[in-house]
Formats: sequence, C-alpha cells, structure tokens
Amino acid sequence: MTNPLILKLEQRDQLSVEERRILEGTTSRIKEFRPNEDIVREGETMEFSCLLLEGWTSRNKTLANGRHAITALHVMGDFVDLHSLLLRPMDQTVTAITPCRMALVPHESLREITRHHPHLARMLWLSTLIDAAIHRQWLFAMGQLSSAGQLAHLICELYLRLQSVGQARDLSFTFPITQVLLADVLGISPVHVNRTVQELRRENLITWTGMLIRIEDWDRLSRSADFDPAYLNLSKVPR
Amino acid sequence: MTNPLILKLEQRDQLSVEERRILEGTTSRIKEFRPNEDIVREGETMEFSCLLLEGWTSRNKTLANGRHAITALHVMGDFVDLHSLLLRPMDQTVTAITPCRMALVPHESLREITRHHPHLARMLWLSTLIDAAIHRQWLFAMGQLSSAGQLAHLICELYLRLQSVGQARDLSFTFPITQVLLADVLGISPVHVNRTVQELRRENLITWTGMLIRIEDWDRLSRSADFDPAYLNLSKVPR
DNA sequence: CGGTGGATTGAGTGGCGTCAACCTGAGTGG
DNA sequence: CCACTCAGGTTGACGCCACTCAATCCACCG
Repeated sequence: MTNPLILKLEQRDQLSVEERRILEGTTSRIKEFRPNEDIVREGETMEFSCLLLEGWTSRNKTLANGRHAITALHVMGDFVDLHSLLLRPMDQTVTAITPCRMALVPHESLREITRHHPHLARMLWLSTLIDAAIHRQWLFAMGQLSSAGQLAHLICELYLRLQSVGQARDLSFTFPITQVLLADVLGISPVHVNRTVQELRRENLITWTGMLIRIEDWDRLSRSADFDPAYLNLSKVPR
Repeated sequence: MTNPLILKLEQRDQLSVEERRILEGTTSRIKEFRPNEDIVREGETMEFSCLLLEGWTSRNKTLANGRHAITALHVMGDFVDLHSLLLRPMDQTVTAITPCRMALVPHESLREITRHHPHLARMLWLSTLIDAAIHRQWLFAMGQLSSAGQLAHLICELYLRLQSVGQARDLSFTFPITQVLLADVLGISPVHVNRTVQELRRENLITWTGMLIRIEDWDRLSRSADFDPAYLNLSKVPR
C-alpha cells in the first residue's frame, strides 16, 4: 500500500522515483493514537512532524472559559503539523478523533530535503499552502454563508479531499465526526448543528446515517455553498 | 530605507549579508496601486508575486449574491500572494485599501532561491506559514469569541504586526479601514460593527478617532480576546 | 453650498443560543 | 435475557444577539 502523502502530492505534480524513495524513507517511525488523545499540544516545540497515515484528527484550541474551536480537520495523507518545522512553538493542539496511525518525520530529515531536493521541498511547501487555502475558504464560509451553506461547503470539500486519497467515491464517505465536534468546527451550537443537518436532509441534498454521508445532489449542494474546488489545487501541473 | 520584508524576516531569524542582498535584488520592479484597485484577481495565474512595500491591502472573495468576505489584511512587509508561486490559479482576490506601493517579484527568481538558498527559501516558507497561523487564529476568533472579543483580537494582532515593521508604537497605530470593510473582516453587519466599536470605547479599552486607534489598556484588551501573541512567532530563533 | 462617504442611532425581526427533556442503539453486567 | 448506563441524536420552549431597514449626523470636498 503506497504512502498516502505520495498519493496526495502526485495529484498535484509528478514526483521522481528518487523523491518517492526519499518520502518513503522518512516515514519509517510509526506511532498509534487512540480517539481523543492529543498528538501534539499547543506550546510544545517539536523535533519531528506528524504525517497522518490513517484516521481523522482535529486541530483545535481551548479557551479559558472551556469553549473549543476546531480550526482544521485532517485526513489520511495530511501532514498535520508540518509547519512546526519552522513555527515554534505549536500554536494549536492536534487531537485524534478516530484511532490514528501517524508517521513521525524528524525535522532534520525535512531540513535535509530543503537543502538538497528543492522540488520536493516545494511540494512540502505546497502542502502547507493548501492547508492555508483551506483556512481562507473556511473563513469565507464562516463569515458569509448561512449555517446550512457552511455545512454544505464542508461536505463538498471533505468529499474531494477524501476522494483524492482514495477514501471516498460514488458521492459518499465515512464521516466519524459527532454533531458536538461539528459545532466546534462551524462555530455554532450543537443543537443548531442538528437543525442544520436536518435542513440539508429535508432539501434532499444529503443523507447521513450512522457515520456514512451520501451526497444526493452534488450540483445543488455545491451551488448552495458557493463551492468552487479550485482552491484545493487538484490538478497536476509543474510546481 | 530598508526593505520591509527584510525587516519582517529579521525579526524571526538572522539573515546573512548575501541573503539580504538577494532579497534587495528581487524587489526592483515597483508598481503603484490606487485605493480599491485589484492587485491580483481570483482565477488569475501569476508569473510574479507581490510584496507590499507601503499601504494596506485586503484578500477578499465576492459571492454570487454580492456579499464580500475579507480573509486577510496585509500591511507593509507582507508578501500578499507569495503562495501564487505554487498555488494556481489564485484562490482569492487581493485589493488595495489605501494607495499601495508593491514590488513585483518574478516567480523565476523565487524558484531560483528555492534551488540555491535553502535557508532563505525556508524563510519565505515561514512567511506563508505565519499567514496560515493568522488564518487559524481568525478562525478561532470568528467561531468562539463575541464580536467585541473578535475586534479586540484583531486590534491586538495588528498592533504587534505593525510594530514589528516599525509602523506602530506607544500602543497606537493608523488604521485606514472603514467600518463597512471591518464588517467583511469580522463577518458581521456594518451596523453591528459600529455598536461593537462603541462597546470597546465604553469599556475604555481603545479610542478610535479618524484613522488613529489607540489601545488604552493592553492587558484588559488582550485578556478580553484570549489573545496570545505566540502564533506571530515574533522571536529570533534559527529556522 | 449641495453632494458624498462614513459613522451613528432607532425600531422591528428572526436566527441562533441556552436549557431541558426525551429517544435510540450499543455496550455491560447481573 | 433483561435492566442499566451512556453517548449521541432529536425536539420544544423561550429569550437575546445581531440582522435589516431606515433616518440622521458629520466632515470633507468639488
């Protein structure tokens, strides 16, 4: 089974045999995490970065008053704290949502890549730039869309991200997130999440039973969220 | 007068003489923009990136229904679309708020830097990572803070960012943003922006007359916003 | 001196928050 | 095999924050 980071990057640009070999080589140290376990904590200074091989994680921040914010969701193939290579200390906590398998990649290996493999280094940079583009899109959605639009936007995005690493097809995917967590993602109350989900169901845009989400009408769903996948940079061009 | 990008990067790590020379060399082509003029538009593919030498810009996105979102504010020293080196096409539009002076840096020069100057390349990467950290912080603020907290957070952040490039001191700075634009930043209505500003004034946290904002009580202001400057990475460490 | 952009204020409304109860299915232990 | 627990989802009642619509005020400027 091929490394999901390679899968993810090769969606965006061709990797050479050597580049693939280097990436494989850096992902030898593996660690497992249980649901709800912190992978890295705000304030820590890291000596390695964590590549998510399997499972879902959230990037989150807890307030003094106990409220939580989730500022990112990560899936297979995401380098959940690649930025800790240059940013110190960690600005936010990363927590396992499901059981997770992570590769711990030493910063020294990454620094080696920036020294000797400029194209591969640009691809790693790219991966953090896509994260940033997703953040911007969430900011747009949070500020300007209705809660239903915001949820629709999230569902469209996650479907494409999962599809690009072979984790979704036929307009449906496994979504292991409770409505309480979703509230922290969308910045609304858990009760209102429930009503928002029902709104999308009532409009026959999605079905969501157990952990399975199925998009019933991609066109109307994406239109309702002003969703344009361009920001995900899912095309293979020289970078 | 020294290049504000050098100023900004040297807050975070030492640059060598050669690195400074290279940066100076890439910023020779200058272009001016008038207020409200688009600098780069969503959907365009760039051959150069724009370094903001003077003025303020917004990164923004307009919806089908005419609503606007502002996902970032940029000031002197910010590379407003450095990510266009690797992301194609531009995901959002960048617009001048005040008169702006920009250096247009060819992507080929930047790619050269990634090939032959790994440390400088990491510093450019760092600058996009700080942008991303700011996005995450805005997401947190937008989702979990009251509108007053959110505004307080923005004011704290901008003060430190401006101070780090010599554009603010003594807890006050020039803020050339109308309440209507601020509404697009905060994701609330212009009327509510006004009431939120008055709330901060009533609490004697800030004064804001004309384009001048003065922070009257940094401690209470930052506490009211759960503001922790760590995410701005304003300390000089090897990167 | 009227026009214009921006700030301010008031009135009425609705989306979303809180609180609280209730339902369901899965897991556990007697 | 059933009572119990618990997490997660669902629903209703009620209130407030923030929205919209509108009018007014002010400073600046051609």
